[in-house]
Amino acid sequence: MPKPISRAEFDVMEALWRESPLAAADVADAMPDSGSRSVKTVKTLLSRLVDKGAVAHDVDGRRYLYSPILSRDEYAQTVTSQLADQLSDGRAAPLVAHLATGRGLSEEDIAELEILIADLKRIEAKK
Amino acid sequence: MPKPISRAEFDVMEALWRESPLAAADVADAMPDSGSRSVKTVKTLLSRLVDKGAVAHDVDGRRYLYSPILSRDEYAQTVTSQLADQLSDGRAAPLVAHLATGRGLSEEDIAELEILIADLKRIEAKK
DNA sequence: ACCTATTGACTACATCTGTAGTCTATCTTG
DNA sequence: CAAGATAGACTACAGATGTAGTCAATAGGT
Repeated sequence: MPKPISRAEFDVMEALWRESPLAAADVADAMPDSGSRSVKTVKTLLSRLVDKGAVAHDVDGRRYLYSPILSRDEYAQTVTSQLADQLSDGRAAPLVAHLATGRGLSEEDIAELEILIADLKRIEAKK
Repeated sequence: MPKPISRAEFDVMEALWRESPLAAADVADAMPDSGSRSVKTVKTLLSRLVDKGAVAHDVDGRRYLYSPILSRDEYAQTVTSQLADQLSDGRAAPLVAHLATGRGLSEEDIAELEILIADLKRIEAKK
């Protein structure tokens, strides 16, 4: 939560969220568009993530095995909240409206939202 | 759309979205937490926004009057789409779910969403 | 007319980011 | 055991960002 995670660092996190613990070289292989970044680069990103407290490493012989500390959900919640605060005073509906206006929502999107809202209402009622 | 707009630049855009055209000094005054940044800084940000094509300036005597080219809606649509792509493969419902799980939605949020979804369904049906 | 405040243009500079290179120790394979 | 691959630590460096200073021209007040 504290230190922000950059775009390239996010790609590293994605690999670790999918599978962990992983050694640096394996993270590099598991990354989106693997091969575009050198293992050196991935190692730098991993170090920075450790500094930021988003990733931990265990020693395994002479190498490290990395695991996420920050979960994907925590991350997603943080950045989504930030965006809602920035764009719409924290409200949720305008975000959805922007998606709808921008590139449109699929039928499936709408169906998913409908179910979600129904669930939220049920929880709200129960409170 | 092309060049990304940074956080400090966004604050400048907010001022211009609220009212424009404005001279640099007036933008500085109209900014959130005005006084924390010097007019110098605001001018630098304005220049960068002009370079990025997000803002235009008209000459007014020996100074410039700035106006947004990028609208708040366009901006909001772009960044919201990007976040949806990054976090949930472009789907809308997970974004809302992250807000709900993260810090919760108010009754009002839920009501707004319900109305929005109803509208979207109506439009969808009409298509 | 003169001093001062203000303007845009340009420069400065620390931090963050993306990407990768160097250095030294160690593991592996022949 | 020797040669090369590989690991982490540290260094490099360009571009973006946040913040502001310098400079030369000029508008405005007295």
